[in-house]
Parts: sequence; structure tokens; C-alpha cells
Amino acid sequence: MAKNTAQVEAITNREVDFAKWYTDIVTKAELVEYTAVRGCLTLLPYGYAIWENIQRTLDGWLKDIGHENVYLPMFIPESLLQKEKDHVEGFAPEVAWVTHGGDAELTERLCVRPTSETLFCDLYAHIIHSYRDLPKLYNQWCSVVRWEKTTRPFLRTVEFLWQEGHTAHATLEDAEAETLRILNLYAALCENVLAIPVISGQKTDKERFAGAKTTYTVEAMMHDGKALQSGTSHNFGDGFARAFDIQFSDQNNQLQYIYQTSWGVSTRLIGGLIMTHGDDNGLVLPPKIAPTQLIIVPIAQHKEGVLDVAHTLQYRLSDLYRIKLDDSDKTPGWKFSEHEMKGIPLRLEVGPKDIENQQVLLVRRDTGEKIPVSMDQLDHVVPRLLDDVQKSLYEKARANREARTFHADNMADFASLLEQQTGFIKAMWCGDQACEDRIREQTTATSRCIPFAQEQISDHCVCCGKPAKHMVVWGKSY
RNA sequence: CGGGAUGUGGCGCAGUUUGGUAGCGCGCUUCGUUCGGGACGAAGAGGCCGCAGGUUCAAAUCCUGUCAUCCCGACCA
Repeated sequence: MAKNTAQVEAITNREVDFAKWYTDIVTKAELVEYTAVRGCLTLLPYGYAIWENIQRTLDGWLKDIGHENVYLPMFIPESLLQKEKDHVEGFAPEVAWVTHGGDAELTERLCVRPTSETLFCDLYAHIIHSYRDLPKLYNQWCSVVRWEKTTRPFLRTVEFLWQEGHTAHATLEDAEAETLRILNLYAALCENVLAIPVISGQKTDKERFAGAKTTYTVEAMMHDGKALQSGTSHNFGDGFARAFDIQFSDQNNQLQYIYQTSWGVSTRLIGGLIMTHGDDNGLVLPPKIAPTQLIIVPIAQHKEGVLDVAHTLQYRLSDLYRIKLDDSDKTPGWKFSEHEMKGIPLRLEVGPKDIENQQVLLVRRDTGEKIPVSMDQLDHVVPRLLDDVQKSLYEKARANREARTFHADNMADFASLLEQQTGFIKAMWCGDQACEDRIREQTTATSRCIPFAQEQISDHCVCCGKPAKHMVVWGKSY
């Protein structure tokens, strides 16, 4: 069936200009509104609702495995930020400073938190004294500020919402287990809820978090083949503990440094959702995260009985699903396009003819497939379709990633593969940062991660030819 | 931070070259007719032309500065 051209022209074609398409979606789907401050966006109700769903899901999971939420200040005294050398070097260039309170200049300037490691360390130094105080499994939902030079909605903004978990443990092994436990949680969030396939692995030293011993990551591939770092989990070892002097007495009354982790996901995940599933008609949301899972569009709603039936259906289904009825006075065609732009997974059309036949028309957002369903079958069909949309979106994204993932055994192949198309390159690496730097210079690709699922592509480094240590996934990133 | 582009009713744009006091489409309001893929008609409302200086009798238009947005780099856990 031919699509009406008006709606196709409404947003930039995805294959023609992916960046423009993306910014069209974030505004036209009413996710964000630009503000007077560069890089700071208003999250509109629909965008914020997606975040609330992500938040609700992850927050529940974290609490299930013993984490507690806290809230620490948004200001960090300069002296505190300075305590861990690598950390401050990593963040100092992009922090915002508060220098005045009212008219009075502060004796010590305060930075607006770019992340809260230093505050958590300060806290832990105060409240951890004994092995009985461990572990501490704290999480914070907040916003942070990083004075980024270039910004893009959701992907990189000056202020953004996130959760940051900060945990303290008695041993390195406990910290490592926590780091990986959270990484798995992030992978599950991405794959099972957001339908975004990810590659779990370890960051190279070059890409590691400032002050961390080890950084793990879940890396996703967007529709255009670029990588999106979707969540990170860091094992700090006892580095911060030594810098902040956080010690506890163990069972043998010996003073020991604590071992710490930190981990976070942010509203960047919403950018991931858009760029993974969206199409030329707008956003496409997986049912598990969609603020509205099914939209009811009455046809000829002014006619006797139509709205009554629509309301009855809404009432009947709304116990189990997030449902809305659009009884505004727009035309049906307008509503179809609008709710497609918003990515609502299922549409239910009901009009006079349907009522006569005791049926409705269900339309899938992901495929456009139209499915007539008799009203008494709805309770069975809707959950099955929502489940199928969820799975299809994941499979489609996975297939795209596989189609854009290549192996390279030498630099010529590496470069020419990336010239032909954007995607992931799996290639062996010797572990030397000089090779990592050279690859970036020659191809603009960076190491995304050293996947846990290693493959033996060859036995030598793709760059220098020396014996290889790891298979690394490389790609251009957001 | 470097290179490029763009800022004109809510949105998208024309007008800038050649200075003369702002226009189109969509959207918005009201009424009527419509309603299974962004309906139609009629009547309305809405703009110190991003901001600040300057040149001029006169600036959306010329000059300087500045801010913002987008693209490409650099930077970025």
C-alpha cells in the first residue's frame, strides 16, 4: 500500500542524512525542546516518560539485589575533586565551577558534579569503619554536568540524567564480582527491555575511566553502523580508597583499604532507542519501554456508538497494558501518522464497520502489518503481538549489527572495509597502545571493547603483526 | 577549539546581491461540512527580522562584534 507522501516528507530520510533524521525525530516525536542554555534540553513529557520507564525497571532490579538509593550534593569542593590524580585530570577540562554565592566570592570554588566518585569516597571515609559495614551498595539518581564542546540531544548534553552506583567492598574479588554483576544487569536492560543487542567486554587502558583499574562496557551498534557506549561498570580496586584514606578493621583487627566500584547508565539510552529502532515514519519503541503500548484510534468517532465501544475496549485492556484513546478531533489519517511518529508499538482502529462485525483492526508499528481481530480475541492477540514486536525489534537490530560486522587481518583491509561502510571491525590486537593510536589515526575507528566472547581471527596484531593478545571490536562511535 | 553553513510569526522558508519600513506554506482560533493513511470552505489572530553596536534621511538588507543551532574535524570515561 502506498504511503501518503506528506508523512514521508515530514522528517528527513534516514538513509539520506542519519544525523538530521535523528534531530528531526527528537523534536517531532516531542521528546525534547531546546532551551536558552547551550547543550541543555528540556525533556518533554513523552521523553521523560521513556526515562521514567527505564528508571523504574532498573531501579527495581537494583533494589532486588540489595542496592539502596541515596542523594549526595551537586557541589564538590575543588580540594576534594583534586584528591585522586587520574580522576581530576580526566574531568577537570569539562567541569563547571561555582565561584560566587550571591555577590560574595567563595573562599574555595565548587564544581558542579560531573560524576560523584569523590563525594562517595568522602562519605565512605566517614561511615565505613568495620568489615561489618561492608559491603555498601549505594545508588544515586541525579543529573550531572559536563561542559561538552559539541552536544547532541540525549547522546551528549551538558547536563544529563543518569544513575550512578557506588559500592564499597572488603576484597578486590567482591568488587570485581559486583562490577560484572552490574554489567550483566545493563546488558539485560539493553537486550531484554530496550531490544538493543550489546557486546559486553572490557575497555582498553586507553578508553578506561579516569581513576579506574578496569572498565567494562556494553557497546551497541546503531542503525547507521556507529557504536554507542550504552553503559559502563568500573572496578576501582583500592585506588580511590588509598587516595581518600578509606580504611576498615577486618576480622583480625587489621586495617584494610576498601575496594570500590562505580557504574552508570544515562538518558543516552534514549538516543540508543531512537537510533536502533527508528525508521522514516519516526520513532519505534519496544513495547516493554513504550509509555503507551497501544493507541486506540476511533474511526468516524462522531457516529453513534463508536466512542462508546472505543472506551469499553480501552477500559477492558488498560488493566494489563499502557493504553491511550485518541478521541481528539484530528482526522484518523493525522492520528495514524502522529502515533507512528511517537513509536507506539500497536494501533487499534475501531469504526462503524468494525462494530458491525464485532472486530477491530490492529496495526503493528514495526512492520505496518494490519491484522483484523475479532473483539473477543483481543485479550489473547494483543499480548502475543506486543511480545512479537519486542522480539522482532531485537532480531532486526541484531541482524543489522551482524550485517555490518567484519573481520580484518591487516590494516589495508581494515581501512577499506570502513571506507565502504560504517560498522564494527573485529581484529586482533597486541595490547600495545601505539597500535591502538595508529588504528585511530588511519581509520578514525576506536577500540570499542575487548569482548568477553573472544574469537580467534588470527594470531597476530592487525596493526603491527606481533603476536596478538586479544580480539578487539573497533568502530566509529557517537 | 579549528573549518563550513544557517538564524525572518509556533514550524519550514522567500525577501538580503541592487537599503525605502515584511510575505508565502503549514500550524493556531471560530463556524460549517468531513472522518478506514497527515480533509475542505469561510472568517480571524499572530513578527521590535537571534542579540548588541555602527554607517545612513532610511537597515531584515551594508559594516563590526556577539550568541545559538546544524555539519565536518579535534576533544570527550
